[in-house]
Amino acid sequence: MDTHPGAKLARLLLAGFTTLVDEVVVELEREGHPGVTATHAFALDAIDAGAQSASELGRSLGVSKQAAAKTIATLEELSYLDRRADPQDARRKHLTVTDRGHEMMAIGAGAFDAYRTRLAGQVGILALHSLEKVLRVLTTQRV
Amino acid sequence: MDTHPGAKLARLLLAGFTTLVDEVVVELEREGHPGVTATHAFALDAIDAGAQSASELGRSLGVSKQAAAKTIATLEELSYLDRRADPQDARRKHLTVTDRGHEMMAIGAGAFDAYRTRLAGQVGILALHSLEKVLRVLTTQRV
DNA sequence: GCAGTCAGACAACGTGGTTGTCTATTACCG
DNA sequence: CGGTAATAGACAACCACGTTGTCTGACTGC
Repeated sequence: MDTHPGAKLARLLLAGFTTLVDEVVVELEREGHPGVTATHAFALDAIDAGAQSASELGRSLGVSKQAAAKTIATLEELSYLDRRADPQDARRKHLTVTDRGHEMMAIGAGAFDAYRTRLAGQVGILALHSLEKVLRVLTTQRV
Repeated sequence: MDTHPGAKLARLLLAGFTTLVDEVVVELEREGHPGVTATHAFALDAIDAGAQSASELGRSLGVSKQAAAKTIATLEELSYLDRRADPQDARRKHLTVTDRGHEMMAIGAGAFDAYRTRLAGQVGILALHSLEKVLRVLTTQRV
């Protein structure tokens, strides 16, 4: 590890992500939402936050509109969203998150937060804030 | 973000990973190793570190032996490894990293390390060490 | 020496992306 | 007003990277 600290850092970041996400997926399954992935939760979040169509969702997630459409089809299948004709624009299908969708989002967000809180309890809130700050630098600045 | 700090943490971890990896992939391409992904580099690393067969590589990467075999096929295609019959065990195909493979590993590790060093320059080595410690807790302990 | 285990090949499939093409609809501008 | 450009979404083909299942051939241990 001391011989490849950079690569080790990359592995740690990925492992941290998957650990957190796996935990949340398990919790969602336990709470009556099997078959949900982190991708689904993030997409539903983006829709609830304002992405009103497949094209918009794609832009907001940074993927193609076709990929977004597939995610939407899955979410509709799982009854997490409704798709209706947009009265203002006949090209569009307007998206709204269902009650079940909101419930799933709440459980997911709660599980993420609970995990983060437990982690803060182990390493200290200051260390966690520091980590988040470093990651913001890493992801937003030309390092 | 303050409303969903846990989910935000997950996004930061993933974004941090992809930022780092994308940087390294670009550097590898620039240095004469196009078409290489982080998966390839990690697999080659595991092979060089002792994984001597597809089954072993799969175990060491935590994937099925079939998935490992596919990665190996790609790496062989790209001239990063040789596969020869094992004289001791006719079932096995012995794996060795080629010179070009070692060169690619060196460039990749160098790029990872360089990025980490630049990051340390921006946020301080102490913050980086703290981050790595938190991630080790996150990934190795029952939080 | 035979039963069980292990390595690897092959096939079928799933997921989550991609590009490309097509039609219908809307927006813009001369 | 009308024609052209841009946009939304559907559909198809494809790709990367993983999965499970099945099969054969080769070792291992009792």
